[in-house]
Amino acid sequence: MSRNTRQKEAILRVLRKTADHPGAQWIHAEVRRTLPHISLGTVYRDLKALTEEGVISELATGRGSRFDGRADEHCHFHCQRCGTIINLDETSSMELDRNIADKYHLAVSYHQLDFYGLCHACDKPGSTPANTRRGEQGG
Amino acid sequence: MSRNTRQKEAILRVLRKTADHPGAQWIHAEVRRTLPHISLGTVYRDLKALTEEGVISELATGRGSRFDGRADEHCHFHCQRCGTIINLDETSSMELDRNIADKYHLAVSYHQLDFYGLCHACDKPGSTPANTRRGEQGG
DNA sequence: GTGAATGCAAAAGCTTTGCACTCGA
DNA sequence: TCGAGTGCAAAGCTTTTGCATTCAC
Repeated sequence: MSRNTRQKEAILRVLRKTADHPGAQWIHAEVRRTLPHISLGTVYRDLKALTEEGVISELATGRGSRFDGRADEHCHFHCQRCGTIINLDETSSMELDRNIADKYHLAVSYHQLDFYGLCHACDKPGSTPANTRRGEQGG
Repeated sequence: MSRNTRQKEAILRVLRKTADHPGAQWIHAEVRRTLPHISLGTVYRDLKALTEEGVISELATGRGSRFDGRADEHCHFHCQRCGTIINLDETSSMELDRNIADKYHLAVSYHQLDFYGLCHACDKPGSTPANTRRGEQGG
């Protein structure tokens, strides 16, 4: 059974407080403001535990994972330039899973719909150079 | 303008010859059978170039990138147990991009629809627990 | 001939892990 | 109490990069 530790609670609090999808490093830095001795290893362990408990969700990107304080069904938009990930409140139907399962005889448990392009800031003419804030909090 | 080098051609040939979605290391090992001196750095550089040219596509996973010799529109199925990625010949409509673009005023260039679950082999009762990947999302 | 691409190796991320210690239930 | 959870640090992976050399055009 998993315990409720100060570390785990602080990590969840940080993640719930931001609409961004930060990486482990950023979360670590942020949690350190209240728990100065928390280690990066613990952050990784707790993020993994929270994900497995279904409390948060993990987003795979080509360069490491990013985390989302929400675990409910929604889509994401990835900015190809700055790496920001934006929540989209679209619920692609559950029917999809059943369709694929039936057609290919696969045990489908969920799906993920991701959109890629340029975010509002990066779509502007004079925006900053690409990929500067990988794993950082966008904005 | 990009040059046609033996290295790049060999990488593309390897990628087109497999229905799997290998990682850079596997591609490197495979290409070495014809070009024994090709370096891993070159494989990474060429894979990146081919992706940017729109010749192949890159799939983000929690454990680094995997590559697909196809760049046309189709979905993927990820086995949560062994990590296998299977092509699904489903073309989720282009309308989706336009809908999101209109609704959120975002410059959408493409989307990706991924299904997660257990592949045929891993769904069998006596399947080996080898190669288990970390769960990317609770479920 | 010229500069883009390469090979090599070192370095830079990101993530996991072993071990002794701590603290939540 | 006592074992799950933690801190620390080292190791393991994946990916990028600097530089001299090579080779496609």
